[in-house]
Amino acid sequence: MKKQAKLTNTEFCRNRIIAINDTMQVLSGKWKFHIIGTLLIGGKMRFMDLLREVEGIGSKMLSKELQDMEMNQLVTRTVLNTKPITVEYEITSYGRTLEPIIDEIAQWGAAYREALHKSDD
Amino acid sequence: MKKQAKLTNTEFCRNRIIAINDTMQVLSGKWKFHIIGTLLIGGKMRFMDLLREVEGIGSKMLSKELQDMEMNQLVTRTVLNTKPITVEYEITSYGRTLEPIIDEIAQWGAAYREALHKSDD
DNA sequence: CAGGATCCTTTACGATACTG
DNA sequence: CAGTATCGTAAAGGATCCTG
Repeated sequence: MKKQAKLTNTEFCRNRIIAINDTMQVLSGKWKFHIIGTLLIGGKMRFMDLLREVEGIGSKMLSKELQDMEMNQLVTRTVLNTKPITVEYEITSYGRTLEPIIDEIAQWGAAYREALHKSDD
Repeated sequence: MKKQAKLTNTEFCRNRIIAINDTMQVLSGKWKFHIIGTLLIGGKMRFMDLLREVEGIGSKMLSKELQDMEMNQLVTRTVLNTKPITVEYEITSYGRTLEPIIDEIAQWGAAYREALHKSDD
């Protein structure tokens, strides 16, 4: 590392933007937060389970999002040797590092959304 | 409130999804995290400042996102009485409640992205 | 400077069907 | 069950020009 002594406000801001960008790239799309939030609680889940739990998602998007997340090593995909094929998805320990983010988002939604409702139009 | 004694796993999960949904609706779009992250640090900022700081955004998107956020009372928009008109955007105290989320996201990006880089392809 | 209007291209998303 | 293929819509995003 270099001097790192003092960062200008602009530099700090720039780094933050880059960091936010990195995270949002991994979590891009409309459903990753929901899927991870569900997997964090549900443990091993089959495709159909996720389809049911993640309200509103379709199979195409779910499939695509899961592939993205597998590529980024956030989840594992395990094919079971059952009669009609079964696949289990599970969050990795790396994916679990996203838990604080998901928790904050879930908490905010629970706490602050209704506050706006009252003061709003 | 009702009994609230015990929530089944499914109910808890369902509520979480709803909470995440609420938050993500307020933060919908590709740029809100970046803009809020920037405003949290930058204080009062003009349109042009944001356009420069939020790497990659165009004026059309910035304008649209700021309008959304003003509607949701996350930021205030103040027109100053200057020669060529000047507008300042500033995050509200309500918007500031999103700070923990943004912080977590920025931290994650800074800390965990490089970890993947090393182990990845 | 701050943004709206217009036009155009690309990507994201969703619904429906179909397959091993 | 776990997806893929196909199609159509909507939103994202860029470029350029325009106005108070």
